Amino acid sequence: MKNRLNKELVIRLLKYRRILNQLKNLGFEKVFSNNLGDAIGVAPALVRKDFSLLVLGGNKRGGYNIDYLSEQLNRILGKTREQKIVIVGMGKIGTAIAQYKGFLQGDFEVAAGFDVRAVDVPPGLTMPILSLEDLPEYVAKNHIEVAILSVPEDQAAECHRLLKEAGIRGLLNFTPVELKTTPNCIIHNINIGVEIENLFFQVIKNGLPLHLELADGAGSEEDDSE
Amino acid sequence: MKNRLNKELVIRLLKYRRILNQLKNLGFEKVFSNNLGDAIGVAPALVRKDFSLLVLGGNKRGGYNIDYLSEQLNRILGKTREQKIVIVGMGKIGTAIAQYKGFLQGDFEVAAGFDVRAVDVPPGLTMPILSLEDLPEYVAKNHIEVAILSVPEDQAAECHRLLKEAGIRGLLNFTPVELKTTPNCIIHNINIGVEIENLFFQVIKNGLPLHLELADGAGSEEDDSE
DNA sequence: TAGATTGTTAATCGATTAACAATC
DNA sequence: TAGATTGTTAATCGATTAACAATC
Repeated sequence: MKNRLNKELVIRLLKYRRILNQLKNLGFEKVFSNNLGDAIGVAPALVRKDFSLLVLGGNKRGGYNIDYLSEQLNRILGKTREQKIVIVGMGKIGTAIAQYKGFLQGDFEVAAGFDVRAVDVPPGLTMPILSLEDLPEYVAKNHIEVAILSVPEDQAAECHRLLKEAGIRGLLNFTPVELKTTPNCIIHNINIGVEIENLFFQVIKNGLPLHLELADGAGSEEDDSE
Repeated sequence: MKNRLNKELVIRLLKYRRILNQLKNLGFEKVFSNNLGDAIGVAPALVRKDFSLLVLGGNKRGGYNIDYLSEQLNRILGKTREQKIVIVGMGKIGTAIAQYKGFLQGDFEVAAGFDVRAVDVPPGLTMPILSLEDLPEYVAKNHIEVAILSVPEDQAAECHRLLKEAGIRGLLNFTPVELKTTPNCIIHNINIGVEIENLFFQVIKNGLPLHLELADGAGSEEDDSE
């Protein structure tokens, strides 16, 4: 039982699905490996290989059927499941994410926000903001499995512990503290500071394109989404 | 002139630097490849290989000197440069990022925000919020090279075009539209929706740890920060 | 000396791409 | 048939890890 559906593949599948939905909305029926590869920035051969691995067939000259692919990807990726999350840390980033429109198309719902302090509920926010003390009970009662962590750096470790004890199985961590995945709790870290530092470095390294190359090893280079 | 300092390596170096600064603040003087590997989640051999590649030597029994490593990483990563960015799209996410505290430690400054609409400057925000029309002139005058894009999905393409025309060299894209790197403008996409979808999928796949494995190929698996 | 850690080579692992036969 | 695209194999590429000699 090898590692079918590895990390990179799953991300590609999620991106395929998004593109397919957009194409469907535009009234398209067929799509070629070519198109999908361009759209997500990989070689067409990889698109074909992905679908081949999942036993999703196309037509030798007609490409792939969008409706069929879309359905199958929903099956594989588990579209139907109700997906509720909580946000721990209702500061600027937390409330911004709580109001993120993209969640609607993704079938997510932010069930509640939590904070140590009493926080004014910002206008337009529909979910309750509760005290951190109530987290364990809320998570258990509402079967919450996934959380977003957006507290200040010095509270990250403590909240992490609290969330694991409450039985959270997946955590999207926006704090600068790099948390570690354990068998019971998968962590994905998004470190905005490092992202910006990295982008700056790549820009400097990339240098001025044709004329005026930088001194040392400043070749241009492909680089894509993370 | 091969690809020294590739994408993964640079990210590791940025993370090493952050850890080293923290250790320095705690009064440490030496660190072992062991420690750094644990801290950022890679094998100690890779830490040693990284430093070896950059000709940063340690002591066969005393590990690495933190001050020295830190200095050298600053040299390699270009710490000193003044780093100003602008944010395009001062909605919830844009303003949240504008107030992000982590920037201070990273030597960044958000020079200005831009928006199509007249936006009330939120309390506590020190930078000006200008009209998108003023972007090209502002970017040219202040030598801005890097921008953050946080507009609604339907404005992403247009703003992307505008930013490239204005001469922006690097763009951190928070919109759900996947933008493509060109020779003149490096794009890093952060798609929060996909991140959450991905986390949900990994959680379901990870299943219940020991008892009650899921049906098909639901093995547990290492997974780390993106 | 004994023990521990670096520095470096070789092996491994895995993902992507190139290429092409099959076929609609 | 000619042309285009899939499906699949083999080649490539690159990153990580294992292992161990060197050495402090």
